Amino acid sequence: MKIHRLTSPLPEPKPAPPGNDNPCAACNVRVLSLCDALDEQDLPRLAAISSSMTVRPHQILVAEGDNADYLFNITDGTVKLYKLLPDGRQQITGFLFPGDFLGLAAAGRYAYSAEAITKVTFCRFDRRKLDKLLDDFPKLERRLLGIASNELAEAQDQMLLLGRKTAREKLASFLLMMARRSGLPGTPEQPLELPMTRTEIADYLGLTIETVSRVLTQFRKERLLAMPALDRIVLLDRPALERLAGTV
Amino acid sequence: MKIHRLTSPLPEPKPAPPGNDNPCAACNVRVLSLCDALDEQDLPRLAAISSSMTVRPHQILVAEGDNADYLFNITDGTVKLYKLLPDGRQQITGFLFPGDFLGLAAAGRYAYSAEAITKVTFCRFDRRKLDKLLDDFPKLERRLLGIASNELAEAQDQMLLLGRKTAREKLASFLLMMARRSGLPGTPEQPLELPMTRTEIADYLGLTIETVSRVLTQFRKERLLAMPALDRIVLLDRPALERLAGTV
DNA sequence: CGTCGTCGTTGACCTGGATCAAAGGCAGAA
DNA sequence: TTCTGCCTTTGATCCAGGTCAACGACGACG
Repeated sequence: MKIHRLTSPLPEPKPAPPGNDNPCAACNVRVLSLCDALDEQDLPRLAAISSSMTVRPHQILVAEGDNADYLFNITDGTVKLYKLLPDGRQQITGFLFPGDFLGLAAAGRYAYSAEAITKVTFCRFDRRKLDKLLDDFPKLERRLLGIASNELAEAQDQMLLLGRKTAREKLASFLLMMARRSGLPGTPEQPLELPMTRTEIADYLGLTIETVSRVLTQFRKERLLAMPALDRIVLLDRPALERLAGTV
Repeated sequence: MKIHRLTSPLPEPKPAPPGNDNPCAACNVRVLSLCDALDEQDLPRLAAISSSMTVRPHQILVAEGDNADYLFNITDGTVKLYKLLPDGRQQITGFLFPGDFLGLAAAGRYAYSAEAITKVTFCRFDRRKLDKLLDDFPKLERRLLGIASNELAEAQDQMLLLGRKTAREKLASFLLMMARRSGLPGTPEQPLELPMTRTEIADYLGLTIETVSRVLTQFRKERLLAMPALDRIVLLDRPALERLAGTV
């Protein structure tokens, strides 16, 4: 049982480059980001309390139990959210992709840890300053509520997966989720790209790496998918995978 | 694999009794309810768009995929939230107790079904009317965000449980959760009361009823707990159970 | 006060996925 | 170039928890 490696503390953020009123320009790629909850003319207010940063793989963005001082918008890369048991068993509760949001917390503390899987660029907001903005821009708060509701719905899907699906069903659901979230269709021209390792897939699905590997080779033998590379997947028979996943 | 029984549609709500400005008086029992997010003088506005109702066991409050037209505050009884796979496998994603809230939804639709386990009394709000109130009372919206953040944290705990805990650890976590949520300490004088059946416990923990039953008898033989009745549990060795649960 | 249906318990057995072990592939370091 | 370390795959074996089956307790209902 591997305890996760420690990493260095977060580097101090660089100030947003001058002349760039919205360092979070990339946020607009997905519907869930904070930036597009505001009108164009109000964006500078948001930009003023945010700073853009880039970190390397394995960098920890937030640790379970930390004071929830910051909110994050991921603009590039992939992040994993996870919880640990005292003996090191790990459950990944979600992956974040560009445009996704991080930082909702109950009782002022993060309930999970977040670690960069790839090189990650994000936009960080000071929570206390944001709280003041919330008073001025109720739209922002409504957006946060929408984000939370979405995350809740995904969490419930994941509970169904973890509690009641078989290994094959879990993998099928995972691949379809990745296709949906990453925007890659999984055709031979645009295969799915998996930024995470088998260990991380296993920790997300409540399985072991061996089972993940075995099911993937099963799928390959059954012509449900092809793997031009370890981290590239072509969904050959999407309908069959969708049937397996059970409409989630 | 049992497909869940159909139940009759919800009865039409009775109007709140005259002279009772706040039919949701019981809401104040827990910190998460809607009512106590408002000042005393604003409560009538909230009461005006709500109605109190009581339903029998097995009554369905909301069904997965329904238009999310209502929000609910549970004032008495126990409700289960669940999701189904096409073949009838069920995952219970949570239980609601008095003071708990129901109705957050993404994309205007409920992502889960909710069914009364016991006789249940609740207070129902019209979502569209509530949306108008939200503009006037930002406090309400902040409360909703707080509720959502809390639910999210609980969902993540549950993912850790479902994905990575053993049957014994799951049962220990469940019993401690029930003690915390119900406010019953689990002493011989005030034993834990379980309103749900073994099937429902199993569907919550991702187990079978047989395993739930076996682990409970194990615990009894190990003097970790006593069962003065099928649905009453005395936690004899809380520290041992907490160790098993893994500090959640 | 039997009969029926539901719920919980227990035993016997089975199996999906975990565990243990070995080996190949690949990237970065020397 | 070889070496070293990590990741992945594959095979052999094991076991926690599932499945199947029988039975007892209890409440509702005639």
